[in-house]
Amino acid sequence: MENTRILLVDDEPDVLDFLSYNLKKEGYEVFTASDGKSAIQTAKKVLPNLIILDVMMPEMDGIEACKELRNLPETKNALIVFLTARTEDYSQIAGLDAGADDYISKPLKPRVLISRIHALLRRRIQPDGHLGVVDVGGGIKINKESYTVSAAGEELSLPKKEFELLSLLASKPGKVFSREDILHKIWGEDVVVGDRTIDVHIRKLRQKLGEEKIKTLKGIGYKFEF
Amino acid sequence: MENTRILLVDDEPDVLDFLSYNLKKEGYEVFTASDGKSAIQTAKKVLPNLIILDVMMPEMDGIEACKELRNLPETKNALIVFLTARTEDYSQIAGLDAGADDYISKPLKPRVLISRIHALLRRRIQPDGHLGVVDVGGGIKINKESYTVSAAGEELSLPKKEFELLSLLASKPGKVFSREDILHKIWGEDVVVGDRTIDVHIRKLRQKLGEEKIKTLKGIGYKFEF
DNA sequence: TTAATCATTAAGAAATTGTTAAGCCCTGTT
DNA sequence: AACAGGGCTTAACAATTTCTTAATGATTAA
Repeated sequence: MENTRILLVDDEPDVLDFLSYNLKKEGYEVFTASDGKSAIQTAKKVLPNLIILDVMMPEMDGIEACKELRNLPETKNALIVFLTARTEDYSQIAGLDAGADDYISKPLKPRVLISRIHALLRRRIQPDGHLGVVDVGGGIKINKESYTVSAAGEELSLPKKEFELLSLLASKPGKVFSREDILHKIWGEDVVVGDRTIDVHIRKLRQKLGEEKIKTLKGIGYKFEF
Repeated sequence: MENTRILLVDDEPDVLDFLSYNLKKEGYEVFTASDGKSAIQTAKKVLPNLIILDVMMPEMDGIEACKELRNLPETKNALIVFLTARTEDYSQIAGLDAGADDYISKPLKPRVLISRIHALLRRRIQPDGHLGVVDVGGGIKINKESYTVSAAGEELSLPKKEFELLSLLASKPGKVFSREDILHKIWGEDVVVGDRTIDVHIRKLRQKLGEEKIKTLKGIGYKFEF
C-alpha cells in the first residue's frame, strides 16, 4: 500500500481535490491530471498502479484515454476505473468494453470509493509478492503466511512487532540495519517511540531465538547472523 | 460439459422452451424456473454452474434474485448472466452491480447465445473442487453440499455466516486471515459491520468445535489449526 | 576514564480481542 | 395478524496480550 500510485483524472478541480484528499489520507501516492491527453503524459512518467478516469472530459474523453492507456506498455497492466455520473448509462458499458476494470458512480461516498479501490488493488497485487516460507539460515525459517517462525525444530508464534522486526533483519542476513532504518520500516515515518523500544524487542527475539542470532554493532545498528 | 448444469429463469414459457431446447442440444443439463423466488429454491437444489436470469419478472425481478444468489453459499460462485430487452439500458448496469458476470440482449440468436455461454464456461475453471466433502484435518470435515460440519464424530449444522467463516479459515489451515480479509470475503466489499461481529462468530465456532481449533494472533488475524 | 550507547527488567499504557446479553429482522406458524 | 424462533449484529464491559516507558546497570569506543 505504501508504494501504490494512483492517477486521478477529472476536469473538475473540486472532484480532484476531494478524491485526492481522501486517497492520500489512506496512504496512497496521488497524482492528478485534468484531461485525457495530459493523463497519458503523466501516466507514462509516474507509472501508476491505478488510474481513475472521469468519463466526460474535454480534449479526450475517458473512454478514448482508456483505450490509449491499454495500448501503452507502461500502463497496459494498470488498473483502470471509470468515474461516471449515474445517468450516463451507456458510458459504463462502453467503459468496460474499452478495457476498464471497474466503474464508480458519482456522487461519490469516500467509504465506498476507498473500499472498492482496496478491493481492486488487493485482487491485483497478489500475483508475485510473498512466498510462504523463507529459510533464512541458522536453522530458522520464517513463514509469513502463518506468521510463524521455526527455530531449531521449535515452532513459535511471535507477536506482530517482533515478527516484523525479525522479518526485516532476516530479509538480508549479514546486512546492518540502523535504528533509524528499523524505525522507519516497522513503525512508519511519523510515529515517535522512545529509544529503548527497539532494544526491548531485540531482547525478546534473542530470548526466543538464542543470543547469537542478532548481533549489535554499537553506534551503527543490528544485524542478523547466519 | 457433460456435468454442466444450467438454470434458466424467465416468465415467458416460450423463451424457456426455446432456450431449453437449444441448450440441451448442446449437451447441457437444463433446469427452469419462472420467477426469482422459485429460481432460488431450484438453485439451492441443483447447484447450477450457470444461471440465466431474465431481468423483468413477476414476484422477484432478476436483479433482486441475482443479489440473493450471490449471497447464498450454494450459488455464490455460479456464473450469472442476465437476459435483457435491448431497450432496458439501465438494467444492464444494475445487473453488473448486482454481481452478474455478463448480460445478453433479446431478441436472442441461438448461435450467439451458445457461443457466449461456451466462452463464459470456458473461462471459469471451477474454483475449488466443488466436491461435497472436504476433510480439513483435525478431525473436521466440511460438507458444502449439505451445509454441514462433522467434528469428532458429531454432526452439526452451522448457520450461514459461521459456516462461511469456518470454510474460509479451513480452506487454508495454518494461514492467517486478517480481519479485513475475512470481512471482504464473507461480508463483501462495501458492507460495514461492527468490530465485534467477527469475534462473536469466532466464539460460536469455538464453542462448537473446541477452543483450540481457531487461534487468534492479536493484531494480525485468525487461523485454523490442524 | 568517560561519555555515549546498549541491555535488562518490571510496571503500566495502549491496543486488541473475548464475552454476554439484548435487539432487530426475517421466516414460518398458529 | 400476532407470535415464536433462529440468525445476525451491536454495545457495553471484561480480559488479555502486546507495546512502550522509565529506571538502573553494563558495555564499549574514543
